[in-house]
Amino acid sequence: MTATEVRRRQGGRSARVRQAVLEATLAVLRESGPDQLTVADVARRSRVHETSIYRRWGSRQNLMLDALLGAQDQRMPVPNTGSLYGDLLALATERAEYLSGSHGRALLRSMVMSSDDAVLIEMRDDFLQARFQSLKPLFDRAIDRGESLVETDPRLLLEMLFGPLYFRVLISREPIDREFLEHLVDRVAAVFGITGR
Amino acid sequence: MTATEVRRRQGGRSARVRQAVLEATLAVLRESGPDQLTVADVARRSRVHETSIYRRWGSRQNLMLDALLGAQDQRMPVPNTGSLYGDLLALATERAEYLSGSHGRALLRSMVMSSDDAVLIEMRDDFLQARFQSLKPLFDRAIDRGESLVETDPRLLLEMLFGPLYFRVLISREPIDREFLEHLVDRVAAVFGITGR
DNA sequence: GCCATAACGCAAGTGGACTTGCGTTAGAAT
DNA sequence: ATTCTAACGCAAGTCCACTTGCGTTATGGC
Repeated sequence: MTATEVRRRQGGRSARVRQAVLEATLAVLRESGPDQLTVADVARRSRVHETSIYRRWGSRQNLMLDALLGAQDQRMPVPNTGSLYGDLLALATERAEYLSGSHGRALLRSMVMSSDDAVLIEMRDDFLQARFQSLKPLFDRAIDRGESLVETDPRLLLEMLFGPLYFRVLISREPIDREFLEHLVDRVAAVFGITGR
Repeated sequence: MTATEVRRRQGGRSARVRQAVLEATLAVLRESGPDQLTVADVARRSRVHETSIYRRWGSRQNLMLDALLGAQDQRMPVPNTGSLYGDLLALATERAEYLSGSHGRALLRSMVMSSDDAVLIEMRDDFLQARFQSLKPLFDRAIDRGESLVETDPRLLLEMLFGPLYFRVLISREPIDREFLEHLVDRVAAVFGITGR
């Protein structure tokens, strides 16, 4: 057995502190916005010392990322419109709306700017993994209905669907209108042989 | 005529200062990397006062963005492989490689984090516009060869091609391998009715 | 050449992210 | 119940992005 075996603690005070800080972070985020959020604010509000916050999260960006990812876990709408085309359009529409909002923009910027140490990498990966996983039923239902003709790689499909949305929000900052969404979904659906528009 | 009409100066000292600062920025960027770059470093190296830099560029991020966009203007390879499919694959491959490198990652993060005041918006828009414009010949040649069957919206096509790359580099941080690139280009080409793989 | 002023230099300061060292508290294992 | 120590509290300090006020320089228009 290795000489040093760090036994981390997860319950009790640790958990309370964690929850208090994340709640405070979201509150400050709502009231002041992502650019105005200071770690001192969060510390005051959560009654947890600033030092403790830095020791656990390492940076302001990482803290915001953790809080925003946690908040995301709640509201994860999986559309069910009766057709895969409809589902994809609904999904893209909802995502575009969320990502364009201040909450979404804050999350994206946090994901982009967060460091790439092991903990953060795992956090991001878990989140995306869960995201993709939660959309699996959507494809299963389509297969049951016999809608998808081409062998479909859901992962690639979703990357082709979401990629352009992220591009617009993050890079070109063009607004995403309904016309663009429909064209995009049309093309994506077509390439994966999805019938039943 | 309006009361206040600001006559900006573009030549002489202004231009020299601008060039000196941007060169210094790139130099520091090469030597220290984007995270280690401080405005004080750039000021020392360019022999331009820190205050002047802030007055002109407003923020560290904006400065880096300007420098990196300028550096991009030089090396803009427009592939010509003889087929649109080949061109797109070459293009995606080159972009993926560049974006994954430290230089590219710095540019992306700068674009994401840069403020959205009028000057910056215009800077980004001009850059992207020029980018898309420079790729137009690629489609013209394809049309001449009779390769593209579907009415092709080059803008949408490029967004569908680049979007997933940006997604991987910025969000999921998955490496982009050759297999992914080929699948992606396959799909994009297919949906736009591009023949002649 | 002269003048108005845009752009720069300089000094001084503010605010906030992040660190360090040390003492204290409270889960968890025995 | 006792002990060990991870996690927290606290004070103090560093670093750097960014600002402000004021004097100085050097363009560009006349």
